[in-house]
Amino acid sequence: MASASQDPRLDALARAIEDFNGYYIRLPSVRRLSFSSLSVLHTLSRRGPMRLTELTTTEQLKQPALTSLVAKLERDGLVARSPDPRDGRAVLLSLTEEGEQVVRSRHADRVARLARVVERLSDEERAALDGYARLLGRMTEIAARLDD
Amino acid sequence: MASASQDPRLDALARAIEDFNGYYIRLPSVRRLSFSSLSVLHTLSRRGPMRLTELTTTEQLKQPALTSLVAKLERDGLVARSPDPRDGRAVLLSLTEEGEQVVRSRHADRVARLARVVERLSDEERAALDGYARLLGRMTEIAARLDD
DNA sequence: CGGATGTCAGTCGGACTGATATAA
DNA sequence: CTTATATCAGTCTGACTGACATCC
Repeated sequence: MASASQDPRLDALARAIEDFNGYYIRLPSVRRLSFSSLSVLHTLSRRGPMRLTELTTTEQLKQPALTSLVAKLERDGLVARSPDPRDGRAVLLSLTEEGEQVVRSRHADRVARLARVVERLSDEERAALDGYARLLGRMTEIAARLDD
Repeated sequence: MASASQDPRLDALARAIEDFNGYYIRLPSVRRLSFSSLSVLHTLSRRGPMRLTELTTTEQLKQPALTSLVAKLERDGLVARSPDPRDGRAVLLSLTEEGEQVVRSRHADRVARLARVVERLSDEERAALDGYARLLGRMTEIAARLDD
């Protein structure tokens, strides 16, 4: 249970995030979709249409795995594939309206889960949440730039 | 890209957490261990020795899956299985020292990743981190009680 | 005996590597 | 011709369901 690090504050923060994620991540799976499938839908929803190869950089999957995963998502009507007008080799992937709905519904589940926790916080604690969200946004932005 | 919810502040928070996790979760896999295996090691490290059935409540796996997963972890020397002195049917699972090391090393990777982000924050932002770690801890505690 | 704990057997989906078609 | 994009073929790991042995 002990942990060693030069900076006990970072240590505590990393640990707090790890433990919180244990609860935040657990959601009943929607429509039999795998974790990877949901991640692809989420990425397409946030970043808009992109190529299969571009997805291999954000998802932790190789090209062949994405080919079959996307094929399945297309069969299920959640993703649309269209040829890239500027590159005959490439395929542009985008969410269908049904695909967007899956992402929204999952987000709504998380909000509901979060609400039940937040309503049990003190007024003071609750008031700090907005600042927290903004800071997390900043950190995500920084992390994204580091990954290039 | 639009999102609908009664509470735009919760909405923004849930979204900030989702996006941050996208970066926080991505780590090179250690020793060919699956996500599920790492989760089991993490749980055993935090909560101490427990039974296989108890693990089925925290991990999202059925008993048979855990049987074979734990068998593999035992072969790899990361988990020890000992009979429960108080119940002949049960098996007590605990981490070996090597198993603890895997958890620590993974935690250290996260701290290192986090450090590179945190050092690019402003002094003011950085000063807020301790409060957020504490708040996250509170929320985890509340979420744990809700799940019973 | 009935209920709980864990394992065994068989199946299936999801991911990998390596090889291949097609377009830039 | 070489490189990039995507797919196909074959294999393997990890998870499920259902049946079972063992102990309370």
